[in-house]
Amino acid sequence: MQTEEEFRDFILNGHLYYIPHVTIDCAIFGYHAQQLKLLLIRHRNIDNWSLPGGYIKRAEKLVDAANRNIKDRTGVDNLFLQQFKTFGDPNRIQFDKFDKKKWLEQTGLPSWEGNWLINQTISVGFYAITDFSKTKLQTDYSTEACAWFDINDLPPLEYDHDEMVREAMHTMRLHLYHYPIGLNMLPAKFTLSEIHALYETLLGKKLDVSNFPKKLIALKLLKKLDEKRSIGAHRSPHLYSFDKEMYELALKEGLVLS
Amino acid sequence: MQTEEEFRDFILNGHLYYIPHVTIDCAIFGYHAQQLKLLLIRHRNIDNWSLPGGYIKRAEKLVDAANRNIKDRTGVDNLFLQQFKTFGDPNRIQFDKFDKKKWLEQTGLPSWEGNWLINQTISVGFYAITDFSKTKLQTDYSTEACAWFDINDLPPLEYDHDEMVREAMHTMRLHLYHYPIGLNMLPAKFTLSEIHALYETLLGKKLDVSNFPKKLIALKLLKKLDEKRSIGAHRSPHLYSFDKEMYELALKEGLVLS
DNA sequence: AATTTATTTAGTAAAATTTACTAAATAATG
DNA sequence: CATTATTTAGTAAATTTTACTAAATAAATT
Repeated sequence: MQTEEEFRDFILNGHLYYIPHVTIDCAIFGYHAQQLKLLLIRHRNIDNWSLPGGYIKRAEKLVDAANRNIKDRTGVDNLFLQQFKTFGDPNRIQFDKFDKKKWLEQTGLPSWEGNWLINQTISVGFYAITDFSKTKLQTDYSTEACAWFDINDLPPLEYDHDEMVREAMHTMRLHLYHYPIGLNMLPAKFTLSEIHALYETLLGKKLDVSNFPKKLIALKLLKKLDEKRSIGAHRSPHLYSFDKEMYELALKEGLVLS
Repeated sequence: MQTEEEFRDFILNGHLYYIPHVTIDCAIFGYHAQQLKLLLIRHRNIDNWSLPGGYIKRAEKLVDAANRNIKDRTGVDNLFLQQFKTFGDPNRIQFDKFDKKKWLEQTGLPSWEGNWLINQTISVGFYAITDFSKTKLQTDYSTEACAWFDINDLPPLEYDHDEMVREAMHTMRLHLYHYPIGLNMLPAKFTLSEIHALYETLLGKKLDVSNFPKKLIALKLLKKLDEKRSIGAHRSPHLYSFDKEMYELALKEGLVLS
């Protein structure tokens, strides 16, 4: 939605291309240099920040809708993407909090009763993880702002998105022990310290410097390369890469990390 | 929906009381005497069996819609109930497989295009566990049949319900290690053998006769009572009950069973 | 009343896993 | 060439899990 015209058309006729009553919302976690951030957007005419999300196109799969939204906002694709929970509390959207006057003015409608958007909406929550330094954030007509926020310094969010973030976080951290991650967050060749830092940051807790990498190696998820990285006045650490085959298998079958 | 009249009204005007495009479906697992069953229903005019489910009332919470459906079918309430996944594949319902002619006849509509039911629908999957011997199954006008099927002998299901059952099963079994269960499946006082058998049946695998109950006791989930049960020509086993406080806590905070 | 029988369950030993700790092997830097 | 911080192999200690043994039944049978 780049123009006001498109935006008006979406409000008036969106139900022709989108499924009403159902949205997806995405908690996009961004990692880089031991920092964990969350992507938030601010909509036109709404004060609070919220998670990016939107309606599902007719004949579109849920996961494709999530991917489309993520691509639109960040420019990146093919992230680790998982459904975590669906939210349907009738009070999750409080329409009476909106600036009705402005909305009616903008749309030229006499009343918003009957409009396809003004309705109880069920939202399917997805989370994704990416390297935030590789993203190029994009706003559009309806999205005034789009930015990365440190996970420990989030503003209060619109709708039920505070709860969504809590649940997304919880599921993401659980999944770290059951799925392989890192493919899009680390360079193709990385050191044990780098992947160790990634896990520590995503989990928000300390992991043993020596034992933790050994576990990843024991899972056969990492392949030791015949190269080292120079890191200044210290012993050069070996480089590792993911074992593609094992990684794919673990994505499908799951794994058990302790 | 007890009468044809109500059924017709649902088809013609259901969108006034229900949210279109979104349903819930329930995998209701029934346990009794070391048997695990699944509740299936057969709809009027549809050959295959499917999971019970239905639309969400306007202003109703998702979990309340699931509870309502379960109560309607089984007569029981307050089960262990969990969301497991939401399904939205555009092809999950194949309308061209339906008996269109019969449907049009029945509704008196000239065409089904435009009817609120003939639309891509997203379904939120819930699973529940109960004691099937305590249920009283109920059919209604639109549900021709309703029955318990042995989990190892399920018929092919309508829609994407085969996949739903797989996912429900998977999540249920995972949850057995992270939530307490048994409150509605066991008598208030039970023996270690009984709870052992419950877990074995739900998990579909053997658990050590001596070590497994010790784990539940170590979690402080079970309280040893000063009573025994007479089981014939054998040492009388002690009776246990759930420690209500710990059980509630574990429901909220989760637990770790190995 | 002693014996048989199947089950419960406490107890312990063995095995496996996880965690904690030590120290050797670096690779610039001054 | 000593210093310094980091990597990482190796091992010991602690903990947890699993396997196994056998005692304690409670009726039924002899």
